[in-house]
Amino acid sequence: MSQRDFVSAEEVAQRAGVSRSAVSRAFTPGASVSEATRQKVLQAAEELGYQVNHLARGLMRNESGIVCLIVSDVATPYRSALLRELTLQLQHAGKVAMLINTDRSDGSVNRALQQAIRYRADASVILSGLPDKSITQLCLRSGQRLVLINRDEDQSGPLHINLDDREAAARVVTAFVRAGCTRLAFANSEAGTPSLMAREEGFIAAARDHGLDVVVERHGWTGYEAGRILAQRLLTRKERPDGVFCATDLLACGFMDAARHQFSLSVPQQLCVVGFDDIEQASWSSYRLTTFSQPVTAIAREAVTWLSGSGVAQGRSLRLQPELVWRDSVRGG
Amino acid sequence: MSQRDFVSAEEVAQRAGVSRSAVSRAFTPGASVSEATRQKVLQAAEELGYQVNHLARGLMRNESGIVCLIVSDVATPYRSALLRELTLQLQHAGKVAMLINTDRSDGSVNRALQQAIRYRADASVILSGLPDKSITQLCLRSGQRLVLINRDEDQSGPLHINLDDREAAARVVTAFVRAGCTRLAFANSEAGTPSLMAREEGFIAAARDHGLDVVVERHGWTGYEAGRILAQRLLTRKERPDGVFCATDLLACGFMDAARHQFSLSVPQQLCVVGFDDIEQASWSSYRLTTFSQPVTAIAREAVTWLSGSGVAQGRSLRLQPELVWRDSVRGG
DNA sequence: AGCGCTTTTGCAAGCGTGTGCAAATGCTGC
DNA sequence: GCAGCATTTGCACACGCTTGCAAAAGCGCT
Repeated sequence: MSQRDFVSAEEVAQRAGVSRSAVSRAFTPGASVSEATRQKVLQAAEELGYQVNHLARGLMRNESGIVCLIVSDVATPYRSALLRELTLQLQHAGKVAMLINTDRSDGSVNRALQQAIRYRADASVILSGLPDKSITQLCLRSGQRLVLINRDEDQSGPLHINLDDREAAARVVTAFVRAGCTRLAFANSEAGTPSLMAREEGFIAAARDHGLDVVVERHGWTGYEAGRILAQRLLTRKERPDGVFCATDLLACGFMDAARHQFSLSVPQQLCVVGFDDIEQASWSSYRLTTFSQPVTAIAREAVTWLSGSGVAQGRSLRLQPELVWRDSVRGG
Repeated sequence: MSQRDFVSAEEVAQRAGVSRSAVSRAFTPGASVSEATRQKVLQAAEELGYQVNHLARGLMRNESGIVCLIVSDVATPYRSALLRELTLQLQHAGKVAMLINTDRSDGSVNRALQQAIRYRADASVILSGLPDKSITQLCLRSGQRLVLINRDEDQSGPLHINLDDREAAARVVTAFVRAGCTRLAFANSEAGTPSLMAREEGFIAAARDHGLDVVVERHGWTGYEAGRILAQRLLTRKERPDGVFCATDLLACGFMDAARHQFSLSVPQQLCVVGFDDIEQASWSSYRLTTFSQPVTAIAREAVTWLSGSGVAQGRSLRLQPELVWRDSVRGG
């Protein structure tokens, strides 16, 4: 065990010549302290390098200031962008983010939530996976708030933030039809996330409304390599698709690269592609991908204001609109 | 204030018909409890959904289990990859990551470290920026461990993990010379990070050894857009460079895109490019960038084992070797 | 100076846990 | 049954902080 020795309020009190409670009050906004002693305390604290112990404060106040972010594939562009936004806004709201990385295994999210409980997090935000009902119930019963992003699956306690995936998918069909595409395809991953499935189903439904069929192919976990393989599968069909909606920008990038470099197809002349997420790479001039931008700042804002509100939190369900960003991967933008 | 009510050890004790200390011991590995009561406690805990309060435990044990990761630009590919590795390995070591996002401002890192102290983090890992000496001294004095990654700037207490940037830069020169490049350039950002500057200086020095001059251009913060602008500047010179070392893969991607799409140059025939970091995009078939891979897993491993070791930690300085990944952006790989 | 009032201060209890210490319990061998 | 020992248990204090409560101090007034 290392030699840990942080300076305590006691020492500050001694140096400032006041009681320990005075120190505590000097660091509590709105507490009853005279400006004179407040200054004395602050000065002494400064000299000693005193910082309030938030573990102890959290214990007393029953409010740790910690918010747990539960997420898999942190290194993915979209995830990391959302993460960035969330941490920034949390810090702004006076909270601090605890990051827990989950894998694809089932218990992973559950274990993460238990960790959140152990540290008495004020709230947890779930960006990936879905916890068991029993655990979410435990969280809510304990008074811990829960935010589920893009997880659909309505429960009563938590805040749900979702995008209107079906509506977006329908807009893609319109764009493809307007561009003169006739052979539609949907490139999906096998992850089966609610939001991914909603895009798929919405795309198929809207296509049917236009009297068009959709070829669906699924492979791997949503990433660049999977996109290449999906291109392999879809672009070697007798009836080669000419309008492909990829469930994710990463898939779309892989898809486009394979289409161009391996099948020598030109985008958008011979092949129209639309992605989803508007990751940074989508705007790079090698791709110039038409895609939907996720309102990450809005998502983060909604999440943070809800979870840092006072009083008992009401469960809510929010549905935000992704914005279609026209670039050059679809004809006639 | 919300209604927070977590189940405490007291309640578990009651339900299990034992004393509260027994509960505590049941959750402390190696404590003196009979297997019988241990089972009774675990059962009761399970039923009630009890989780040890780590705030209180941290207070008592003087060891919170929290490790603070201080980082700017989380959404950047390299940073998020390192972050992923760190969080994973921390979790593996039984620690939990607290993520603090800094901006470019000076006090930012200092404030982050103060936050780390407030939560009595066992250690903090600094991936960006450089804290004031007074603050690092405070951390060390308090017994908080410190890891600085790619920050050079040797101090005695912390663990420093650095790459051999100069050596890497020298290898780039060799590669360029072998490829027949004669007009070398270095594309850098204005950030002025030690590691970036080391690459620049190392490149210039090694080029001089080969009797070659280097044109240096710096712009913005290391990112795709900056890379495009650097290309603008460098590729419009009378003596157009034919071998460009970009301080970062992101810069390199922007640089390559501008070179190809805007100046219609072919890589590597007319222009050789090398990057640094080996971000995922470097392997995408639109780039196939020759670059140096940062040993992120090794970095994370070193960091985590050092900071989770017991006893008083010795300051250390580690220098790891980045690996040259040959792809297609340099002739004659 | 003395009164009533407001502001400031210190005391002490409490938050949920770990752990040293002494008492209690269980076990072994006579 | 009892001494001798090892194991288990409960009590009580400590960790560093917040906060209700009552006492103390300050202030304006007569």
